[in-house]
Amino acid sequence: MNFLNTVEKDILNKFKEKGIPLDEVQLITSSKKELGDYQINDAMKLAKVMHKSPRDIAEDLVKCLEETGYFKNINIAGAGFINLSFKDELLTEYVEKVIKSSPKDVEKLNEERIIIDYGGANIAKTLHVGHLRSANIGEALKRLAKRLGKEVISDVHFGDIGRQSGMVIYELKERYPNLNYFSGKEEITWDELPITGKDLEEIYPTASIKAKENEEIMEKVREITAELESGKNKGYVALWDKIKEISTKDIKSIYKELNTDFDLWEGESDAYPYIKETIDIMEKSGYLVESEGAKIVEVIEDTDKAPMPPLIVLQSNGATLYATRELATITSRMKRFNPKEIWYVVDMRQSLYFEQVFRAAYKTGLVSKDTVLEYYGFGTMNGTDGKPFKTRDGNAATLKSLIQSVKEEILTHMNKDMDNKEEIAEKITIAAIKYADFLPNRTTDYIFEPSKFIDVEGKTGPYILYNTIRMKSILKKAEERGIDYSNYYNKPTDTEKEIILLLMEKNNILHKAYNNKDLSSIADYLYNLTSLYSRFYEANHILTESDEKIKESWLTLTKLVKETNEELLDILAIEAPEKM
RNA sequence: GCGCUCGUAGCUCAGUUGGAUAGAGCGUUUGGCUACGAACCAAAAGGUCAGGGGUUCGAAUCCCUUCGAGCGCACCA
Repeated sequence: MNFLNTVEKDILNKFKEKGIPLDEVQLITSSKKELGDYQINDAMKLAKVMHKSPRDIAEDLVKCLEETGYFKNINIAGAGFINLSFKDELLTEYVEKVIKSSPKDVEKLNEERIIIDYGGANIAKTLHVGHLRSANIGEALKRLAKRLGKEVISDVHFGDIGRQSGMVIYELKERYPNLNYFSGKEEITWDELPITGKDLEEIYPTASIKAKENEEIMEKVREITAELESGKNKGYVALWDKIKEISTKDIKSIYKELNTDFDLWEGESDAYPYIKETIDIMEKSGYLVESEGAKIVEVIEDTDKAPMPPLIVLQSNGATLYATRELATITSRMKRFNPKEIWYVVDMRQSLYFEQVFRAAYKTGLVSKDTVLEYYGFGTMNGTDGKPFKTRDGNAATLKSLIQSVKEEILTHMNKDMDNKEEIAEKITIAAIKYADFLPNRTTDYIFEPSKFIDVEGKTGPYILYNTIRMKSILKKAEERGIDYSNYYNKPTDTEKEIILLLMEKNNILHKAYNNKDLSSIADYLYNLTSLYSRFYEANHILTESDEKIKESWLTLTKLVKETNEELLDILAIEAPEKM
């Protein structure tokens, strides 16, 4: 069990022994450090229930706290705030114990299986900056959940079929009508495509604009989409497979750069074999009904205060939609993996849609009530005008160009004649981008400014890496000089104490991040720990310290901070190079 | 129109779920490289928490209201 949790449990037991009506005790890090390391604010809350003055209650609580034996300097202040600090020897013991243990002081959850759906790359387009958050948050949530003991399956859930396919095919047909994909016949061999991944960045937006402006074109796109989906037109099917191949290769390489990996590289089209079965189940439930030719599920509930439109499951022409494939994907996942939970890490703008899908899935019995379908939306990346970010030509900036421009900036900070310069620059680049993306809360719409990503000073990825590397460097030098450092003897100084207290908080931070599905607290914690250590580093010259026991203790503490940093960076899918 | 998410320092964002004197980074000003990596450290200035009302021992946080922003609302994804 985690150290702080153990202490809190002991306190609670002591309280219960003395008949104090509390269900939970939380050691809150003090807002007034001069009064103590922690505060307990329950006396004020208890005043009403116990019909006593907060100060009197606080005095009762203090007696209990003294009996636990953990604390020193327990005092009451103000309206009934209790301030307290751990005994020094406890902090020393904590370092001794944690440095030798693995895993390092983390409270585990149950091992239930979770499927996380993130990424959401669209085959018709290259990845743009809007895909960054899904990849970053999803990947980190996956790693966090695993760290806390969950079994996790990740799925990229490609947008690999649908109207965008029709649009791309339409546009290619316009540009290259002589390709044999458009012959209407079933060929033995298909032409090589005259396009690359780069062309896809432009083809879809072009077609999309045309179709929106011209209803005739849109109608053609619908036809193409229907023929592709039904498999009736072999040329379209072959062409789309070819495009998928080109695009997937491109997308995978970018995910790889972002240290983002999936257990399942499946797409919406992989749900096709499950569509019939899904519709059957829904029809049997009696909730799939006809309306204006389409098949819909009414998902409104009595408790709804706002209008809730029905979910359209099949179009009036019989074609499937996004929702159809979503529901079929649920069927597929339940049948193949039977997860306890499915998480969707998708843009906030889809919240209503997912609410509809989930309700329909529960209502028609595609999933049982005790299966958790959860939507974790994230904020939009806006431009400085407050609207979703667009480049000067009106398109979304590609992820590739973002990575490239940040990398160029990073290179200007590096020594010219460095080994593996490119490789190291890439790691720093990814750290800079990811860290900047994690810093705001998951649901915050944040302003996308290239300057935010190219900063290397202050609260940034490069800062965390730089300091982690300094720690590594010291430890390496110590080893080269044959210094052993596995113990911690010190009665901690103020800064050391602060570092140890912060290390104790790690478990809380991980669980908070997990509960909120929000990595910003981890990013924030990483900075706090790193900058605290940096202050310590500047104030103490570790390697030339003459007292051998102090030197060893400092090295041990350095190692513990370094390992904590690496552990958390790994959860955020950020890699630290050996040098920079 | 209805709903969702918001409005915190010049800028970009936090704020431990209702706690004590609201924080960080950048920017600005000032100081520190002859010791382990200065992509670092130390310090200062900077706030009517959009406005107003309410709930209570206590509100940036909860409720009401006004103003403002972004997003979403049946055959797109």
